[in-house]
Amino acid sequence: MQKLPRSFYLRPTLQVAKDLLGKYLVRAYRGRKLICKIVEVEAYRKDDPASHSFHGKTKRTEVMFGEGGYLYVYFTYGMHFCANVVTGRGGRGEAVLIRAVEPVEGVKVMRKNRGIGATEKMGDWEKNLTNGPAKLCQAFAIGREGNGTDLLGDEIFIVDGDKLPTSMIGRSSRIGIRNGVEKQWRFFVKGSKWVSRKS
DNA sequence: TGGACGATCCCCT
DNA sequence: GGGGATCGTCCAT
Repeated sequence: MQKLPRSFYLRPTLQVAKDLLGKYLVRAYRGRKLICKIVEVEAYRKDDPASHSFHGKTKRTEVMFGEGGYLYVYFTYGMHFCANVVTGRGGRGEAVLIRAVEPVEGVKVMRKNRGIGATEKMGDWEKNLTNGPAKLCQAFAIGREGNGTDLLGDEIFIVDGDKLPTSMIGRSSRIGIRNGVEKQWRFFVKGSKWVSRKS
């Protein structure tokens, strides 16, 4: 499968968001490859009160204001990291938050990274692995040092996958924000058990 | 220099 | 379904 080219990320943010569904996020980790299919995303745009870039460029949001195709990782709630794909030609401060993914390869390692032990109650541990933005960062061992990673490099990248029919793509308000809730900029794969919540 | 707040998660009820 | 954990970032003193 082909690594997505820079041009993929330079397109309009909402388009990139929708097209990321069904693509594969790959992480080179200690000589292995961790692979997950993207099943839920949110778009954050310029002039969007919910976006970190809304109040202008700061040290924290510097990567967001760069060229598309780089990873913007931020720290929140004193304990969690979330990963975004920067979009556009640069200077706009737009990105797509990866909210949930479906494990494909490296489940054992991801499980270890998430701290889900062998004796853990089995119930829904598989779903619990990556059904949220901070969970997938933990499973992929993506932290502060992942901020600014070039997605055309070999550490973290995205490869082509299924082209999903429109009928399989759900749309809703974004989760966990106060301003901009009226915008329907969350996209997800209908029926996937890894989608972070019903809506 | 301090305080309010957050694109979340987990555990408890 | 609700609240506590926990700390970096940003803006106001």
